[in-house]
Amino acid sequence: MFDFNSTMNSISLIENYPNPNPNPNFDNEASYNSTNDNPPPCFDFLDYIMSIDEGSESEEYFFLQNNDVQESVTNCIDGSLDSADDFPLNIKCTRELKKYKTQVEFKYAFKTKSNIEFMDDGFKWRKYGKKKVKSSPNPRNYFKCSSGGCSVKKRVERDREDSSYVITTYEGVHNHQTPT
DNA sequence: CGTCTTTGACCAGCGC
DNA sequence: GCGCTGGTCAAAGACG
Repeated sequence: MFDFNSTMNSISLIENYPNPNPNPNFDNEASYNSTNDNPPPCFDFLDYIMSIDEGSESEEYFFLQNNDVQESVTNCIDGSLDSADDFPLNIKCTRELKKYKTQVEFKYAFKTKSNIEFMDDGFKWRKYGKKKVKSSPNPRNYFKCSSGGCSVKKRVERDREDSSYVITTYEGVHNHQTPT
């Protein structure tokens, strides 16, 4: 079984990154085959790494592909860096720094090759929006965690380059365990 | 009838 | 200030 938590923790790129979400039950082929005609989602961690590299020009993913970002943002906010010139991302004001610090700490994305658009990740989600975005021919779907008091959100969309891939972006940290 | 999804409207942030 | 864009809201409809 693919252990999402331990793999996340073992990768240096994201070693300081909290893992707010559970391990999707990606190898439970029998379960998937028994409930629908689609093949089970095929999650390859290389896809995750690839999404980090491919997003290098995207604001949405840059915080995952540069391990220096978290430390730099933290140092800058804490005053360890004296000027914005020391900051590698050309971020010039405190508001932006705090914004990016939030992204670094609570947001991550990965890409999965799958026929299934909305994969079961163990949590219960409520869909609250669907939006056609300019950057992609595929609509973007917005979800909130259904658990009361939990403000975790996720976005799901097909990759604009290859629609066989699903890009899932999690934002926030669950304050509860996976529902059974 | 309760829950979930859909979808147009609205709002905020950003660049020009 | 204005227009564009992405994110969220909420009413209405679908579904079990």
